[in-house]
Amino acid sequence: MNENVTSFDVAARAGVSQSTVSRVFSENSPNVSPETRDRVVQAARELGYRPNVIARMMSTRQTNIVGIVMANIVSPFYPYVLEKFLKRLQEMDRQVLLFTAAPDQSVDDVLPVALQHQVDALIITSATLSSEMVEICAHSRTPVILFNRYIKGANVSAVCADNLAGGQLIADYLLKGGHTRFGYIAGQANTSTNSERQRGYIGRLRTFGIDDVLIEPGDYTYVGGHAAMSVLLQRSDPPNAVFCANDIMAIGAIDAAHELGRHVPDDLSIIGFDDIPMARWGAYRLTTVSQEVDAMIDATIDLMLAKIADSNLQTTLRLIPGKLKVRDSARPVHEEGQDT
Amino acid sequence: MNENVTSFDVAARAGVSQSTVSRVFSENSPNVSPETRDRVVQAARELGYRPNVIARMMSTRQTNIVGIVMANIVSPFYPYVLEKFLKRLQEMDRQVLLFTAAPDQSVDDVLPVALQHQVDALIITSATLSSEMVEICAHSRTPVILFNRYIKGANVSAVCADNLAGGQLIADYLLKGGHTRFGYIAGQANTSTNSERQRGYIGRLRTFGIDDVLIEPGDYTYVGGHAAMSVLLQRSDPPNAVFCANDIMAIGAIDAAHELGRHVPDDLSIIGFDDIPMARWGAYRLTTVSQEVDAMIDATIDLMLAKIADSNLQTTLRLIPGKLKVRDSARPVHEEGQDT
DNA sequence: TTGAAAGCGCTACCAA
DNA sequence: TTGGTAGCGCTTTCAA
Repeated sequence: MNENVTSFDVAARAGVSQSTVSRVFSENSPNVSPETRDRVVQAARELGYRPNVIARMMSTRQTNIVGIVMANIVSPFYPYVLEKFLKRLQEMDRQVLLFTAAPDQSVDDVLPVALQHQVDALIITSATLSSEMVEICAHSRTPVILFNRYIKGANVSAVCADNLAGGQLIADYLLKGGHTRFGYIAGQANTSTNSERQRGYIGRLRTFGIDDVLIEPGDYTYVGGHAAMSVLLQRSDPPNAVFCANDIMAIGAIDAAHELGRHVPDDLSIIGFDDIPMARWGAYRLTTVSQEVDAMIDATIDLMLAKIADSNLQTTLRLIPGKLKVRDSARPVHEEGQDT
Repeated sequence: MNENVTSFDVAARAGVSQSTVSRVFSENSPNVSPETRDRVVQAARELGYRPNVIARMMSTRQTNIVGIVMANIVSPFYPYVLEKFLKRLQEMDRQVLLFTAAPDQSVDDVLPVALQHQVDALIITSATLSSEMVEICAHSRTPVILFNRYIKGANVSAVCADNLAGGQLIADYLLKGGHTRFGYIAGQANTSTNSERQRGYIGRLRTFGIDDVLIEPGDYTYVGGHAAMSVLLQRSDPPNAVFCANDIMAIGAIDAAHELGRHVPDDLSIIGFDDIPMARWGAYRLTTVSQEVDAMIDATIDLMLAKIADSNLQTTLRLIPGKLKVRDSARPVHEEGQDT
């Protein structure tokens, strides 16, 4: 029925010009006399008129839409990230066009689509882009911000947890706990998160003269962490301290350890990374390093707004440090950390 | 730089008319000679031209955008739902405009925004709308489909798990297991999922002469489930069989039971609902009823497409039955179910 | 097979 | 404070 009530219809009914109707519905509603405005609003209500945003985009050449590309929606950390982004952006009257991509592949397929939709900016989480794509985005003057990934040397801004420092923090804590044999369960090999966490952890251990850390791949999944821990514990020289590159793997690792009759943390300390809600669950009580999601998101949005405002802002890398959350899955050290 | 390459620019470069360029980039690219097409494609490539989708929406009055409103992105069940929707829709070249709403409040605030964006259809998950909003959507001829909620008597189509049957299934299983004292940990009170599950469970128990089921609210959260189970177990007449309206609460309940020194399932059987990935985790091995997410999503998309094609299709309610997943959190019955 | 021209529903500039 | 009008970049008739 009222499918297509346009500003002209409202204008006709209110006995004013279409321009006036447009003015009334403009954000910064300029110079319309109160009476006229009332008449227009009234007519609009009667007709069930709502401005067509697409047409507005067309003439303002601004969509107020932010594209978000997310490769890992399923994976306890990201839904929270997504929700938070949505809330923040909705509050500022920006809409979100959401895309998935295969995890940690480059997102080259969806990017052109996002660009064609004239998004005001693009946030890419847990995925990387090829350098041609970086080029294309730059060319189209669409600000791109990587969330929790970065590309060395590329001309893209990024916001990341300080994964290197996190890895070091964990090494320190385990060292102070008096552990002697160390393991690392790795996340997806080609991700900057994994390589930084590993580098921080192993580098710090090496500083203390520990060179042979046992490394097993865990793929950032529960099943992967479970399998990796099983392998480690069936060695003749099993570790007594293991850092898992994320919490989900750590949880899988704890379950595996229990199944093999080990007590955590008495026989074996396990530390994760992320501080997802499940880390608090009674069955795990996981010691971990938090990703300060809220701070990361704030930083991302600030960066985005700045880039939208001034498109030739220089590229930045913002590192957000995490905090050690001491719970019960690693042998305690008496002086550090705080629980939650 | 090439910010605004339009079809006119391409036309000029290729020495053809703008209409021709448009034809070349139309899906059903009609009647363009191969040579002309080549020239146009070539020119477009040289200029880095990509059709402006917003303008296309403007003239075709079709956005190919589906709005999804999701109230519970954080909550282990929904991220999977979202990802699956995205994949399916992306495959069919539809984009997704995503909105959050406060959980299980009505979504009246975001709906107008979605409608103004001229979405081709609207999928609302885990949230309800007011009857005025139903009215407004109908009026604007925008198909709306509720996912995992429904509104009695309202004129909106919906796809739901068969929650009633699920509740009955669980009652039957617990009865056959020889349990004698029953409890129910409820989800959010005003949701159709909760009331149906409860109705199925309690109704079936009543059929077998069991009238006093202990009911505690759990709010669909881990913490809520944990607290509710603590209350139940501290009664003088604690239950030995508890159905938790979702898996997360069941997991919280198991942790609470362990903390109070109970063994699951020897002292107490606990059953959940959803079959989220964590239900498989070694620490829980949760017996539960699955929501057949893939089937539900397929049904939703089919319904949506049908509504888009024929807007005065009658409203439908599709119920998708779930399956009992027998694991180790409830005393087994020897004859039923299958594991995963 | 191609081109010219009229919209799609708005915003924004210029005049009145 | 208001109205007229020229776009925004495309699709889609209608003619050639």
